[in-house]
Amino acid sequence: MTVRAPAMRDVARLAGVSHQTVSRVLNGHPHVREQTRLRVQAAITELGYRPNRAARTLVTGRSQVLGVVALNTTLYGPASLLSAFELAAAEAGFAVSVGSVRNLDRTSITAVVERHLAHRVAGIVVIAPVESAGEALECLPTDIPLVTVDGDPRRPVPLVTIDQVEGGRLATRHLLDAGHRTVWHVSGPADWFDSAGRIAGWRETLQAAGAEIPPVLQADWSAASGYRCGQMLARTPEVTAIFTANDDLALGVLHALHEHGRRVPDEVSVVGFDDVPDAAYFIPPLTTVRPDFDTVAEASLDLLLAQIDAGVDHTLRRTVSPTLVTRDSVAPPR
Amino acid sequence: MTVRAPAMRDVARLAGVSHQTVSRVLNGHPHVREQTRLRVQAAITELGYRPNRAARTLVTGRSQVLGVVALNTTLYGPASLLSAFELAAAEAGFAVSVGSVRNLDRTSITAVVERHLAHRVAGIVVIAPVESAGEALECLPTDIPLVTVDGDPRRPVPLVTIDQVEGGRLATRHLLDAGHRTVWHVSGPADWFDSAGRIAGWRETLQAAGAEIPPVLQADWSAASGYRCGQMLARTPEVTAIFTANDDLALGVLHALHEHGRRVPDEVSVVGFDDVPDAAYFIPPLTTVRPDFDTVAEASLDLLLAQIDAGVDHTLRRTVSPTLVTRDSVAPPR
DNA sequence: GCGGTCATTGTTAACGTTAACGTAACGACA
DNA sequence: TGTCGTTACGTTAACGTTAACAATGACCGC
Repeated sequence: MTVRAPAMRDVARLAGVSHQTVSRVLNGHPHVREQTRLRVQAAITELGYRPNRAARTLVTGRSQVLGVVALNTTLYGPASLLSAFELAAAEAGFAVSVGSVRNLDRTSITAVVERHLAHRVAGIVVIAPVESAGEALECLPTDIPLVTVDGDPRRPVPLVTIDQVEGGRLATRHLLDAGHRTVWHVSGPADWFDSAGRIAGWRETLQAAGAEIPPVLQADWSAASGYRCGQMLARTPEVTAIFTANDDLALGVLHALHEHGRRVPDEVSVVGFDDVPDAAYFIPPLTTVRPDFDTVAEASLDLLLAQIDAGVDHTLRRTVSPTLVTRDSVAPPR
Repeated sequence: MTVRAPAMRDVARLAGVSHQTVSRVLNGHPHVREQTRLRVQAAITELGYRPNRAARTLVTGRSQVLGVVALNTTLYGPASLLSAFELAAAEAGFAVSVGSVRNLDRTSITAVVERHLAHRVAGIVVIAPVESAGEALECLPTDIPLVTVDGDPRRPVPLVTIDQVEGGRLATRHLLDAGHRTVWHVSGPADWFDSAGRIAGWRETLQAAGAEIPPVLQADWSAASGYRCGQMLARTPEVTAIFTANDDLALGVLHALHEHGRRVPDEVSVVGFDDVPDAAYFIPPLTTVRPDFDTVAEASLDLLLAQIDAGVDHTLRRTVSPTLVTRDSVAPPR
């Protein structure tokens, strides 16, 4: 019924050349006469020819596809990263195949990686900033280009990361500089490296300032859990400054504070993390730490392409510093 | 240096069978002795063999990959959809290749589709609910399974859509039922079908109730634009009920209202759309319309697989009804 | 004019899989 | 006993591309 899609040989026949010449034109090889090139290109457009990437992949052993392993791409961070990465990859001529994982157990991560490998992806990006992702990476063939984003800093794997520790410092110092005696912290899930880094930066800064270090309030990334922590904090009178591990948590905290009649920033100051697009319209507008996802995505692609061109290299690292965005949720204590 | 990855023939040699038998085992064909199957499977695990999908794609002419064309996957809706779709596809044995587009002009949409076609994807999902996406689809080969999500209802293309009109009705009727004389609407971008549908449902419901129909306030999807519209609305005393086309807009409106000292829901009621995870922690918690993205994703996959199995069919349609989630942002007018 | 480089093209053989067909062994049944 | 179907394999030929090598002719220096 439907006709076979035109192949190289059809183009070749129409242009009156060999299929190899068509291949050369397609791949931009030198040593093709301008006139021939034009004839071939004309034939290509006339037939509506589209090269078959599968055949190319088969013979070269490498596809022009990059695999992404991502955990819960509904969160703002991963979603932004994924989107930015996809755009950058497309510009470099690569397609992106995503493998989402709903939870972070090792088997599901391994399964996704296996799927990518079966497709002979040229490289893999792992956006799964949890311990178990690192473990899954251990039992992988070592000859495939791979980059982890926000992965385990202790593992010998190429890594691009936003400087979580610096982010924690930025937020905490800002609150301290505003005059607060200490800063409370609502943290993300314990098994995320992001959480650990932000806690480290927070604690370190408090320590350096000789401030008392309150217990960490452990949450997940959701506004709901932020709200629960916020209720406790709202009932504790000595709390005047809170740093939350992301903006959703901050929203929950803000909500709890509002419910308890503790005004922000007059009575309590809050700093978040992520600079979600909505953050400027929280009540009050949220001071927050802004990671540069575009830069992280570009860096990941760079490290990946470097390995694709020059061979796997486990020593590659890149750290992207976040910046502080000051808005209205921070003020001196009364 | 690095050894060639094991191929079927290596497995065959080790198991003492022909490569075709290995293929049969892999594809679960009948007529393979149990004993042979086990020998082959043992050889597969011993060698760490992974079938080469590219070769399979080449010979069968269809890859086990589904292409997605998505517009701005940073928005909650598209991101949720993408994630849900990816999970469903994986379960059905398909990989998903995403092609993000930053803006909605026709050439960039076409480019992404072309890329998918070059990879011989088995089917394409277009999540680009704008006019220009539909246009781009027109000049495509008609023999490839394709599904549009929230696409143009007037176009003869398989379509899965959340019932935007019904959503608009739900929100508007809820506000009317609370006793408001009429409902103002802050709309999404004009070229999105989502916007059009929600406007239609809103207008229709007002009309049916004999309520006055205020002018539409046109925004984009951002809280920032919601804020700008909110400022106008806050200054207009007769405004007591607002339906915004998504939750981010609602947040901006809420913010503006708060700034102008107009209390929600005491003076003004607000209903959003999307039920973003944060919506329950807005101030006040937002009453909103919740589309079921999981169901939309599953339906899209269904329609796609149906076409892959049984041939392209332009008449397939599926509509998913949203539900109203009532929280605290709606009250009777004073 | 002769060997040698270089630009331009063609020929052939892979790559790893599935589809189509071939074949041997074994029963069932006339 | 011969025929036929069924089970369980094996053989061969694609699929569409690139890589390696070959071939042709032009041009250049001497």
